[in-house]
Amino acid sequence: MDVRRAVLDAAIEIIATDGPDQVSMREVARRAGVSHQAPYHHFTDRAGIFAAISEEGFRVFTAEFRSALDGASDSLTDCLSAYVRFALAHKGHFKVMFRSDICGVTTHEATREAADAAYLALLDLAALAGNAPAGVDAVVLPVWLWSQAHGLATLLVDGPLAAKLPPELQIETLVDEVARFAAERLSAPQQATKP
Amino acid sequence: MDVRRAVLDAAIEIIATDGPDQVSMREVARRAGVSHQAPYHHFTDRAGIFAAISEEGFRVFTAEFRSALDGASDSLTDCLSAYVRFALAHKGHFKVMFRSDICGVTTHEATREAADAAYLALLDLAALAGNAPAGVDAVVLPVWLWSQAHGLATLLVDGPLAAKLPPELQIETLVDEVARFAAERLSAPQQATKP
DNA sequence: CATTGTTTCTAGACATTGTCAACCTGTACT
DNA sequence: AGTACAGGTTGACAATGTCTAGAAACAATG
Repeated sequence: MDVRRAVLDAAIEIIATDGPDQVSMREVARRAGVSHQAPYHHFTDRAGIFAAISEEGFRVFTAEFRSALDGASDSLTDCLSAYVRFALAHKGHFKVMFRSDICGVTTHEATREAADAAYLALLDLAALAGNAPAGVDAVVLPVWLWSQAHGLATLLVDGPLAAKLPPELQIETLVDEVARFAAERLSAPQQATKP
Repeated sequence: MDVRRAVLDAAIEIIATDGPDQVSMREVARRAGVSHQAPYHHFTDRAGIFAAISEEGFRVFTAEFRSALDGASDSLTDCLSAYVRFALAHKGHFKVMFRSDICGVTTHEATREAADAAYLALLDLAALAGNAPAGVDAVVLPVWLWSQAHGLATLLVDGPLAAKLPPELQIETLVDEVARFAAERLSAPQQATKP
């Protein structure tokens, strides 16, 4: 049996339902069916588990995001949508990846590299989406794109938005609509100034 | 001495620097200079402290947001900026307010009311910003606005974005630029269709 | 086969945590 | 004076993260 994998999966499941705070070394060991010390042979400590989950999350995210980026149809809409879909499909990973206190980006080299790769993918989208108008700092466009995707993802994963929505509304439908709406808003003024 | 206030302030300070996980009943009691049980005479338990911080945060936020909303100049830009500025100025509160597992919105009545009041202020901004074009669900606009402001705030407070920015860039300048950029994107197509 | 070393696990111990219970102590009110 | 009570204390308990020390499996080597 792969204890390392079992420990990770147990932790990811706990995080997705009850949040990272509820992850305890002894509980994941219990769920994996091993002694309370077994996880320490695969991870240095509690933070090590979070760092591993975070790294795995960034790798999967980068793959899915780049897939949307390289797709045939509207890349901007697809990428925004892919960002939020990833968060919804991998809540356990997502909740750790963007919690600076536990994600391990500053402490674990491999995690930092995976996070950097994800950020580069985002910059590629910004470059593809076009340049910002004159007079606006170059960072504004990527920051704006990232903020939109991340904001929607966070609000949906962490609950406050999902609770406010009309119950008959499909979350995936909303995500696609918002992504399309945002993509239109980005490209509209550029088309207007061109001709 | 106001033990309740001292406990809250100690907790808020710990949250702002080390995150909510590091808040311990005994540590806040120690910082407040009282015994490890004194906080229990002001809060039912650890969750009660978080709920109180969250409630206080929502109240302050609503006041500041409404002030920007009622301001003389560009409300949209001001509100987006106010949202992010609140998060940066009250990191301790902000980190709790949008963590569904600890914010206490579902468990503490007063906190839920304060959060609802904040949400209503946000809807007011969406109404003022104008209606969505035909064919787009009415929730898309508020969700989009909220996502942008919340995304930027979260990325800055939780660290991943601030670490990526060029060091000479003033964060407040960036916030204002992004807010103005976003506001332009929302109003531009409407102005184009009007005349 | 015996020995040696490494990897993977278990068991025991320790300080620290959240929280319950029981006990003081002043202040307000009858 | 007596009494109720808000606010404070100390002590106890189980659970947690993590340290140390061992045990069991297994490969490589003599």
